[in-house]
Amino acid sequence: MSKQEPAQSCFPSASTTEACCSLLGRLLEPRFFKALGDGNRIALLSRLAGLCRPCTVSEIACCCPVDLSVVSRHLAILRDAGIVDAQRRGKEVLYTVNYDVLAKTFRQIADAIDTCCSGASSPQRKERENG
Amino acid sequence: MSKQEPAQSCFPSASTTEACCSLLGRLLEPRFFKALGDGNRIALLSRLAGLCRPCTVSEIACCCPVDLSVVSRHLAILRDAGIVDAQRRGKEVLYTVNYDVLAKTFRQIADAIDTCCSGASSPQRKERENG
DNA sequence: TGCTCATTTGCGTAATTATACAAGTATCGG
DNA sequence: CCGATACTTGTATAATTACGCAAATGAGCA
Repeated sequence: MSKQEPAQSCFPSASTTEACCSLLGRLLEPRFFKALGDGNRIALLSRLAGLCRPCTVSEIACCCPVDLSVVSRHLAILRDAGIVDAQRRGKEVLYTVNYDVLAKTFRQIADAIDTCCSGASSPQRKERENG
Repeated sequence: MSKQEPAQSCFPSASTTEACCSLLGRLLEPRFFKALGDGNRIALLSRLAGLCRPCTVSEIACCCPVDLSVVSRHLAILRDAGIVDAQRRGKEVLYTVNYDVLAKTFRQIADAIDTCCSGASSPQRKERENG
């Protein structure tokens, strides 16, 4: 058992809250968000998404004032996070946005947040569900 | 004009793609994702979300094997990113998850991704829209 | 006012990350 | 095989970030 394990006594109503925590905890992967937490990577991703077709590294790179090797590394980080896919075609490597995975992930998180504490004491939620 | 501005020649079909890029670029704020890009912050947020009520720093902290001051800093980062709200009540400070803002943000991004290249050449999208 | 509790902030340090440049790998065309 | 093109990886460095500890701030209470 890892040392990260929280003390059980910390969870006042473990039976109901733990499932919720772990659901969000499972969906909110740090590596995924870390990949999106850099301005240059967002620029590269936006460009790739905007061009709406598989693109080469060089094509994607020109929206970014950094070395091509840095762009390559950024794209690798996005790939490792499951945000884009890479496929070699001859000399080039074509990167593609994982539109479906991405949209699904964001929507799952939104749903998890919505259902997490439905009927709970959050004022906003009360307002939304009663009004 | 800033030096970050990409060369116009980089955008093959600027009129259609630029709006799309800038929409995603506007929604995908690095600071927001950076805030979610740390394991301890995710743990804190999950715990706060799971407890379904405003919580004090100390209450939230016990899921995290770091100093209380570090927890305070993490919560400040989440607050600055608009993910949680803080409100002082007496000696304590109560933190609350911005459920609505958070869910809305994730859903907006999901929608933007979906509409971004609808009808474009992405194989997945074709499959999804035709099949 | 002085004391205590809860939280934040100052500060130094260790770890991580972004970056440039150089060298390496992979593929294609001659 | 050779050279060119496209990209990735090695390495060093600067910047950022996470962290602990100590001190400061803020609020209640005797």
